[in-house]
Amino acid sequence: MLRELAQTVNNLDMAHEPSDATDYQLSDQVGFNLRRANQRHVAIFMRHVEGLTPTQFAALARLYEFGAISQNRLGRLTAMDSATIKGVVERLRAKELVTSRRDLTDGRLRLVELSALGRQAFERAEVQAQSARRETVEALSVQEAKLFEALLAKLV
Amino acid sequence: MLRELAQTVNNLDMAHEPSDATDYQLSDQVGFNLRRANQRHVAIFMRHVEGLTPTQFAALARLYEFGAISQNRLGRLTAMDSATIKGVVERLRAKELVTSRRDLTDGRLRLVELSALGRQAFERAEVQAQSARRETVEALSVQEAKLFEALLAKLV
DNA sequence: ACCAGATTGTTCGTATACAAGCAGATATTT
DNA sequence: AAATATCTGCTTGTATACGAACAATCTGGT
Repeated sequence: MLRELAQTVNNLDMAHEPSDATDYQLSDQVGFNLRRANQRHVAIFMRHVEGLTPTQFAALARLYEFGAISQNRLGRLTAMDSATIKGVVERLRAKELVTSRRDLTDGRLRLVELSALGRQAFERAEVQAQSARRETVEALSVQEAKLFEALLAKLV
Repeated sequence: MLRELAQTVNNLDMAHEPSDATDYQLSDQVGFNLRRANQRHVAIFMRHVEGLTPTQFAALARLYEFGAISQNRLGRLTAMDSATIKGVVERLRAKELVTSRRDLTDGRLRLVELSALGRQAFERAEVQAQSARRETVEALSVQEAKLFEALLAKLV
């Protein structure tokens, strides 16, 4: 019984209570919450958008926008370093959503481009991503959400 | 020459320009920027706090606050699942910042606790983490930073 | 034409992060 | 006491993420 209570308390450790003073000063608040907010958004995104991670979606979005671009440039446009974008492109290729080939004029470049399937996948995912976005900020009013996004944009 | 210009443009792809309309609608803005803000904060944190990652620091902070607690509970307090916290504790143990032992009254539990070294490490890191926090929000005014943190807290 | 420097993409090592499945221990219910 | 449910920690597999080192390629300037 007392045990039960203790375990209930345990499960509430990270819950949404008005945070009391104790756990305030001790963890680096902004960074910690940025990490948690990101975790939460990824989870929401994965529930809404099937078959694509947020980073994979971002890559598709950039390719949809820019057409055929080099792998490294795609990485810069999606905020991934060359090691990370390589893996992402690899997995998108495995799903046949993108193709990649050597650039003829610059032998260093590996041009990445959406496939027809990839284009469809992005167009479908875009709608779902929007609803994920809405759920992510649902705790905020429209005004607050706008403000938050503006401040967030100043941070990055 | 034209090439040079193109490469300069490349390097500015992800830079802080007033974002033009094109790259706006196409990537899931909140999620994308949450991810970038988190990336940026981790990088800043690692520059300021030597020898500890943000998650490792968070674990030390909770142990400093709560004393000896089970590994799973530590995970909940730091927003990490059991697979993740296991690795973090493992690495903290390798650095001899924490110890871990079986709980005598509950055979399932693995009690984790700060070592003397870990206590020192945390106290030193806490100051550095504060300066990392300041750098993370330095683009915002004090008012804006407060507001941002409040909105962020509502999100998580 | 050549060379010093920069860029691209790859690989390796380390560190989160989470889903799913597992075994062992404990708690609750009957 | 037995059956059921829950909890804890572990393992495996997949996916970011980044630093560092590397070879191939290209650029700018001489």
